[in-house]
Amino acid sequence: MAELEKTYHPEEVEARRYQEWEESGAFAPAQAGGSGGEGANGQPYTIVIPPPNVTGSLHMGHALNNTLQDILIRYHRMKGDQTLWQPGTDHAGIATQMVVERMLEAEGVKRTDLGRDKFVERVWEWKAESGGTITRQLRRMGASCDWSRERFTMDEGLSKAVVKVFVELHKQGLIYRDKRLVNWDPKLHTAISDLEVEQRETKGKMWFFKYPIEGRDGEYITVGTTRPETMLGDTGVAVHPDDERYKDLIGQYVVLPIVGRRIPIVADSYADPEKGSGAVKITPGHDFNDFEVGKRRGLDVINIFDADAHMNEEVPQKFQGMERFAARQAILHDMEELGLLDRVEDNAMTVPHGDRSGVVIEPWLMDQWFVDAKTLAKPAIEAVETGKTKFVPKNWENTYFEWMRNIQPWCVSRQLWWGHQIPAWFGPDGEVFVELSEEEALAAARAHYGKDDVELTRDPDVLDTWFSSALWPFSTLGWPDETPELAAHYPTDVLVTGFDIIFFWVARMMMMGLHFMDEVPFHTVYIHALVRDEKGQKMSKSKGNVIDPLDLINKFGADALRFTLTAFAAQGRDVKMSESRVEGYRNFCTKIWNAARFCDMNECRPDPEFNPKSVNSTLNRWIVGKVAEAEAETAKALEAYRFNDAAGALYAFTWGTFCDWYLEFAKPVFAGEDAAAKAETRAAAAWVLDQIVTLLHPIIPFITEELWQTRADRAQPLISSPWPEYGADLIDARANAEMDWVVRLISQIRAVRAEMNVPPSAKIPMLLKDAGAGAQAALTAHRDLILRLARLTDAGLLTGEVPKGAVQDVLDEATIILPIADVIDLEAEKGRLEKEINKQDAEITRFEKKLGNEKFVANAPDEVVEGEREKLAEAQATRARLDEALKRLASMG
RNA sequence: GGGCGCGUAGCUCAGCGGGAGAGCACUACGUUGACAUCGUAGGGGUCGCUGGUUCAAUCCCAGCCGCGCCCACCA
Repeated sequence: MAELEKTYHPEEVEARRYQEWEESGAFAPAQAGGSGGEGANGQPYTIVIPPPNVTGSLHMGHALNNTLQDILIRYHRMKGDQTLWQPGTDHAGIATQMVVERMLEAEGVKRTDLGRDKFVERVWEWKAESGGTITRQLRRMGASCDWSRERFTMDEGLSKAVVKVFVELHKQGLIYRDKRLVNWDPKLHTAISDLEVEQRETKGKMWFFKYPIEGRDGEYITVGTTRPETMLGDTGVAVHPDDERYKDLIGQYVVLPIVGRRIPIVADSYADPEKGSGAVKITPGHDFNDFEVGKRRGLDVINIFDADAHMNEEVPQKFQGMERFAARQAILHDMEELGLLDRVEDNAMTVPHGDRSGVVIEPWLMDQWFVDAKTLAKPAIEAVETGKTKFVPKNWENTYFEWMRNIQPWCVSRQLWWGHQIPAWFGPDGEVFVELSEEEALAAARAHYGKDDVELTRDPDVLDTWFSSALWPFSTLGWPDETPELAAHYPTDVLVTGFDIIFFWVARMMMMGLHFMDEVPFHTVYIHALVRDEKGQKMSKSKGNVIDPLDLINKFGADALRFTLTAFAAQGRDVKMSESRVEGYRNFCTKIWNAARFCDMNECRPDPEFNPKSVNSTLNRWIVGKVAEAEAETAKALEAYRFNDAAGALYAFTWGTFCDWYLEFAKPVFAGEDAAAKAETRAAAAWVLDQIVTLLHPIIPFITEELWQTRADRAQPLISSPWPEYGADLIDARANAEMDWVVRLISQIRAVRAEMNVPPSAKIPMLLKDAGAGAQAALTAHRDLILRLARLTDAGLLTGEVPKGAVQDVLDEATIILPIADVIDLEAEKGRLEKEINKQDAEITRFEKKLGNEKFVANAPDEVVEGEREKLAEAQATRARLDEALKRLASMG
């Protein structure tokens, strides 16, 4: 137990407290030997972290995501659950490979110079070097993950899970090799999945080509295209079967200009008579739609590109080796010279780009591995339909359903070096053996070929990063081994993530979890907003609008950042980050710190024997009840994932109720003579502060732990202390009413003083006219603090006439009289009262109008009507008293 | 083309059927022994527009106007 320093130093406290927590085992669930609260007997509560890129660094999205998870984790740990926050990182195939390639480039080395083994070695080195960055930064955020269980998607264990899943799905026919058009990234030289393709809005052109019809001199069919270079791969022209214009051409041939190939005109309803010329060139090798048409109509598939999207040997000599856009220009030039370019139109369109490389994606026909997502999606859709997994907010379920119901085969092979190499081996004749290991593949091959002497070559491709991420909720818990952790913590409880990865990750975890574990991976998916800059722009390095969470932590402390993100976490919106908000919540932390110092100075020592139920004074009964209200509101908000409501409730209670009123009320008690009241109020104040610190701990763990431990010797650190439950009987309606009256009295006197320009330094007397029994009792009981807070010399009941030159105001049935004849400006006071009367009149008119409406009285619920009547009566009474006050003023003249 | 969401105080956002809220900013006052990273008081809103439902609409419904985002095969 030590004295609190005058100012709070987050950087020092945060580092020290985090280390203590981690070293004491407070993050591990109690059954695993940790000291996570009283969790040994509690029910499991589990969250798996969305694994950040192992070589990445913390950005604002991580900060929000992990703050929310940590709040849930700390709250449940305090509730006594056996709480596990499973941390780890992702190998992030393409992203990481690109980073290392760029580093090599700087050394003038190409990946291919190094060779696969050496390159992968370099990536592991890079991982060793920078791999701790993000987890160190998560620690600075205060994330209470069980780091002893940290996993990496390319760990031995997780890799084992990946291989097993691949092999099993293959044996079940749910993974297969297929020759289809895939999204080819000509820069990264790999196939990518549909999700990794970004459609970008671009202003392009539509060129109309005239294709000469064979045997009909001077006759042409005109086709429109946005990609002239693909004409070299055309193998047909399609028209709609009902299109009268082209009916007689169906079955005829055109001679493809430049190339000279003879290609058929076919009827296919894909051709839309409304679009372009109504006739469409078909390039089955380089367009997804055309591929389908080609399949239906038996057209050839010609591939005209190489891996770099340069023209290959399938095209006329002069174009070979040309880059695709150069080829476009060359073809346009030639077509124009041939007089076959009919016209050009401007055309707005969307063009597919690789989300990593940023280059235009080329549909390319090749062998790849696919997951039968359609089959796996069925139970995953059902699980959300039946509510086994719920999205919060619920509207994201629509997004999930929409995508899952239209899901396409998932291309999972990548032509990269960094990742899980596909466990498939090819025999000399191309026969494929998918097994858990090379030995098993060899055994299978020997059996297949009926001989021992078999050469196998392993598929060089690796798996999509999201393949291993999809297994995260069970692979991290030890699957395929039957570990105690897997038994206790799967299914996990809630997945916390941004909506941008519902498809990439959430949907795939649902599919894999249900398929391999027969249970949903989590019962709740909490989708939070995306963090943007203060103008609402997506933060990006190229825009230069990135706010680095670590800068904010350094400047204001991790707690301030956490509170800001929590207060901003309203559901389903963008979070716009701005430094001034963080500053505001840093001030909140300072406020708590100073409140604690005030308590210490006044010898408010935490007393383990203190029982909030047994306090006597109205003041203390009131604040103790307010604590119970704040707890109820906070818990309710957290259970409903309304993080901002929890933050708001605690902020309002701490600052608005405890600091602004209770501590101010306590001051005269501390300064007074009543030893018993003093002792009780000291103990109560200390207790309330303890509760504040406890309730705030999930949101701002550092400062609260520091205050908890510094202010008293504690049996347990706050992180491992129980979440309080008070019971509703702590709330005392009479104490509430009484203190509420006192607050209103003081507020009104203050307002009138300010308005009448009574200087704060001037102490004045106050008299109550017509005060009822309750008001009289409250006035007597709380005279000291009323005098102090309203800056009065005296507060009593009016006997006899209202003194001349008094400022008057109405509080319930009573009239507040402030006799300040020497200070008062009669005209100003008259104006003030008239203004108040007008206000009351407006109210009265509204209520009268409402109550005069028969339909309202007949249809509205009784309590609403009754409420309106009461309000009317109140307003009328107040108005009458103000009226009297005005008359008195006039008579004083 | 389909879907989701947003337009509330100068700014950033809560609220979402019964008397318009918070933080920041702004104005005035303040050396009240916890706190100026503060205190007290105050100004500021036709709750995008138009209709409808309802006794009652910022809140529900429809249309419109602006603005985001996601999905989609438009030559």
